[in-house]
Amino acid sequence: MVIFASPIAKHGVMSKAYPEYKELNLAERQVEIQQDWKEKKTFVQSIRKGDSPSFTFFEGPPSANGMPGIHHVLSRAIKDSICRYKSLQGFRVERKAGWDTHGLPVELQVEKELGITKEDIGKSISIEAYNAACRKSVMKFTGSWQELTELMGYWVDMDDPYVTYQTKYMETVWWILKQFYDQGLIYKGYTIQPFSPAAGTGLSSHELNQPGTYKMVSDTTLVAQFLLEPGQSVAGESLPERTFGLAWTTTPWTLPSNTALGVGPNIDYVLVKTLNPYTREAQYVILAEARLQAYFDAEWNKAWEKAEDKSRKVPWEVLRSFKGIELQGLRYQQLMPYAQPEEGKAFQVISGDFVTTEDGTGMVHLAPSFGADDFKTAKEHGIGALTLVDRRGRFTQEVSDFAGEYVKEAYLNVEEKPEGYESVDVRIAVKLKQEGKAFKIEKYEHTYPHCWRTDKPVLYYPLDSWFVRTTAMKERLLELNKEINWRPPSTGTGRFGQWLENLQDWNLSRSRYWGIPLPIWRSKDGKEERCIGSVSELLEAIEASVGAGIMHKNPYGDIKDSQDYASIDLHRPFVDEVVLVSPSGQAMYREPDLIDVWFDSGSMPFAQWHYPFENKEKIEQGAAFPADFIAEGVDQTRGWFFTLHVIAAGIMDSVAYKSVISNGLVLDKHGQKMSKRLGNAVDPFRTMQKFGADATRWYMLTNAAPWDNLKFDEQGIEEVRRRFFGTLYNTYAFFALYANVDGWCKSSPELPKEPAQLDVWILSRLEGLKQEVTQAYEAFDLTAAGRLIQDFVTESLSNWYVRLSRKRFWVGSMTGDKEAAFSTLHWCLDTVARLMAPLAPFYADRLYRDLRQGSTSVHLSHWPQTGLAKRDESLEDAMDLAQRATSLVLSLRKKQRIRVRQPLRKVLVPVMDSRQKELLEKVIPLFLNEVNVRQLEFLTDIGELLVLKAKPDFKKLGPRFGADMKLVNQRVQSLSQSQIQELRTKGALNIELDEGRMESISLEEVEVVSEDVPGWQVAVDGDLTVALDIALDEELKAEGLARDFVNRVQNLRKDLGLEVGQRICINVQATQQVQDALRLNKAYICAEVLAADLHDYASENPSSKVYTLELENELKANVQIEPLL
RNA sequence: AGUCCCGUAGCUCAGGUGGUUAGAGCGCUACACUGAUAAUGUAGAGGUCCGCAGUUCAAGUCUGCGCGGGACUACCA
Repeated sequence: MVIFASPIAKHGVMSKAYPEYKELNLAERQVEIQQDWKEKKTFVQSIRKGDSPSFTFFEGPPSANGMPGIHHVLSRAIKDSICRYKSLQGFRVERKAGWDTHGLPVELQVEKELGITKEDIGKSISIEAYNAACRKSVMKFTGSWQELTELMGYWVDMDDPYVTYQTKYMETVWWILKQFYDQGLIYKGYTIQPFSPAAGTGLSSHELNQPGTYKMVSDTTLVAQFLLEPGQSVAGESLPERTFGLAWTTTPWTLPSNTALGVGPNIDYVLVKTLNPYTREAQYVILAEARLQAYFDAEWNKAWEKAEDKSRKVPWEVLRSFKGIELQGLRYQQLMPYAQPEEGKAFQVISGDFVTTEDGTGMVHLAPSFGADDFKTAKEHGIGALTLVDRRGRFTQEVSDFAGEYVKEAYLNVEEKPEGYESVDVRIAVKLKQEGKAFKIEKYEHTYPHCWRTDKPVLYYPLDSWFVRTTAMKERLLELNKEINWRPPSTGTGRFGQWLENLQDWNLSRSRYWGIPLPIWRSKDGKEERCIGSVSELLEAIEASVGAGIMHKNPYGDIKDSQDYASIDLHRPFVDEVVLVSPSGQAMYREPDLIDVWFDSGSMPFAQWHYPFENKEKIEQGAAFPADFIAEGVDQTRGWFFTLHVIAAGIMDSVAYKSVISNGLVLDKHGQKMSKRLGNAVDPFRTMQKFGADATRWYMLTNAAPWDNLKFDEQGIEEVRRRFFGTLYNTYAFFALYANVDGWCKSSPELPKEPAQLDVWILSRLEGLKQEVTQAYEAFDLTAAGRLIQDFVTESLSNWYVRLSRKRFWVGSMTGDKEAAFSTLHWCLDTVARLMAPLAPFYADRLYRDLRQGSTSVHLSHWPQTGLAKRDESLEDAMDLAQRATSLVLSLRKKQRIRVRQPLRKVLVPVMDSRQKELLEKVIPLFLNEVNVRQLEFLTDIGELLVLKAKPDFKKLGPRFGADMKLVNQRVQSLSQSQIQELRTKGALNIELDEGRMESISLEEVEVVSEDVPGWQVAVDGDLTVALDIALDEELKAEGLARDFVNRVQNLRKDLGLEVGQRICINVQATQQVQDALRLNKAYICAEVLAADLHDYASENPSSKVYTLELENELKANVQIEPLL
């Protein structure tokens, strides 16, 4: 491994103070730095000790059973950069890594590896062996994660991470749960969950979102007629006898469990006089007005004469209409009276916002046991539920006609189906039709979720679950959310805020195996209950139980010491074997569910420190809680961001984090989501090995704001490498080259003692940069910080400062000016290295150390102080003007095809205001030098030399003239030269808007610019105009020629391999014209090419080679070059 | 379906509190430079600022309604 590319021999044996490299190789430089960090434990050293204020950071635990992707690099680059910045600022920033180790993905992975399904657990494989396999599997990719962490330069403490399956971690989770429990925020309740009767298990939404679970099916649907109780009235007017509510369902099997009808409060409903299409009996129905045309033919409106018609069409007539809300509370007769709900009201019309008129009748049949919306709405209205289907998907005994039958045809095997089998949906439809309670029966195709394992349809089914009563905390959660600094803010107020507004209780239950068991024990009758909050509490309870004879022995054996964490496993199946004793002496069994893994990760602020069993003061005195900053992908909004928030609010009545960045996705370069399936996933390892972590990080952070989606394109990284790192490297290489040649050497940067104007300028710009970059970091805006640094380096430092200062670095002796140039450049590079260190930790460190000759790491340094150099904004403005003027002159030269080496006589700048002139005067030499023009003349006496143009200042005139502004604009634009002159001399001018309408315009309200200088080459940029004299006389031509000559000799010197400082003597043979030109400029030429003399005669030395130099305009010169000793 | 983000040059992105010439880099074309050189610079071409309507003297910018892309959450009676 090359540590330093061998220094290029330039100056014999002189030692190189500043390392030089053959080329910029970020990946190689990174390896050296990496190695050094490792050896010197730089990360550990960088964590400040003692009295340093702490900046608390939480690492969101990645799941270690999957490979890291490029998107992890983005969120980790954000985290790392902020933490490094704060560290440089003097904060103590601890970063404890963590692993999320529980949950379904791990289980699935293990099942795949072992070739088993959930049904095998407890049969062909014990829970113990299964969980052991999970424990082993989950850390499968930790090696890759460590590698990625190192490779990308993410500083996080992986030696002492928190791991969610460790006993100490689990103990804190139990403790937290108990805190909620003691506050009365944990309860057991019913909820409607996706359930697979075929597999006998509840499904998570995660499982339901597997590909291919939603399939097209054809179901028998029907519009049922619900007979309203007679004698009721709506809006004070009574309803007729035999009035029915119409409700559509795609699941007729839920009709026996119907307990309510839903209407939309703001939907318009109508009372329709009509017939039953099957029985032809006269009746009244209620449905949404918007759905009329779906059930009634316009041609049959009031067609009572066709009442006896045999067709299914029916005459109809709208009698009256009302809002849904007016229907609320109407009672109806139970449609299929097999059973009555045990508690709550039933058979009423209630209103709910979820009701639409997109399909159906605008009136919804509600079976609270079989639909989440139904359940929620029913609960809000105190409506009871009927669950007339068992867990295997069969009707219960109460449903006499269909008792024991599967509600979905798909649950029957082929051999179970009798000949001519009709599904219960069909038979229910027929039954209702015969009873005159069906309005329309038809087949309907729609998508329906299926169990991903059995391929059978899923039911929504009420299941027992344990909940956190987050709804009770809602107000406080909303209040606390206002304290959080969200980046971007819209995620906090929008996605997160609205999520909180619509908060549901948090369902903690998971019927699985690999996770933290719910620490709640209950007696068989459910009347006695105990929540365990620590290992010692558990051991005591076990002892009591053994003492009471409930258990024969302690399943954990002889362990008495609650500190013996290595021997105690709180996972299943061990805790399942624990049976406790209740105060009344009953046996209590553990509730079999596991805790949602989101609760694990949300507990990490406390569990990572084993609070409150250890580190009590650390948490309570604010050194480790709440976090000052966290960052994760926006997909964590309702995940980790939420669970942290709830748990912190519940435990500490505090926010969990003060600032949070939620970053967007990393898409492929076409904007497609990356996936292994499409093969467009970017390999972070390969990418960073190729381009280095710095360029990759820089690209990801500066290309788009972190919360925008990033279209990841390798070409973008390459561009960053070339454009930013390449330029920065070149700038350093330039500095190092000349500093080494000159033996200029300072181990720490110093401000120049005799700064030239250019030095003052760049130092002023640097001062501004420091302020702006610091502000950006403080606002967690890494994108702005990076872009600011990049612009400074490429534009101000390299393209202007270095380019214009080059000559200063290669003048012969060490003058005060040269000294200043070195100091300034050294100073700037050093500051840049520190400013960029958080974002590009490797190269910044390389640069910093190279500048300071073996100094310690930049990450152990301190943030650049502001105020060290003076800010000179008028000089910055002047330079800006010089750059614009330069651009204009170059543009003119281009048009006239006059090369820059050809000197020109004069440039005119008409100045309309004195400030512009003052500014430009500061930078005249620099400007003239840059454009190779001899003289600058200001045109202040406008006279007849200039064509002027007046433009209105809209900001000033707009408010004054309002609607007349257009007219004013026209008038001002078309002012004559003399009018403009009058305006300039008198300071005001009367203009005529319309006939007779005169208005006075003052000079401050318009902008006067020179548009043209007749007879000159003119270019204009806003308020700046330059006019160029392109006439060439003999003297100018001669100088142009001399410059060509210098240029060619310089090339020759280089071709001949002469040392930069080698002095020479030149013999020239050329035409008279050339000879004259050279003689005229002899001093200049000699100085430029380090020639002692220039012999214009062919005093040829036969031994010396003759070179022919091609000058402009086909002129030539033959020269001999003699090195001098 | 709800919520949020995004839509500006061929590509990737900038464009405080509305103000009349809409910018940068890459790419493209031409040129220059050749002692920063497997670099660099300059100039040029390139835009219905997604659409429509509104507010305003004035809209890329503010409001509303759409369209397109993306994400999250929920659901489909």
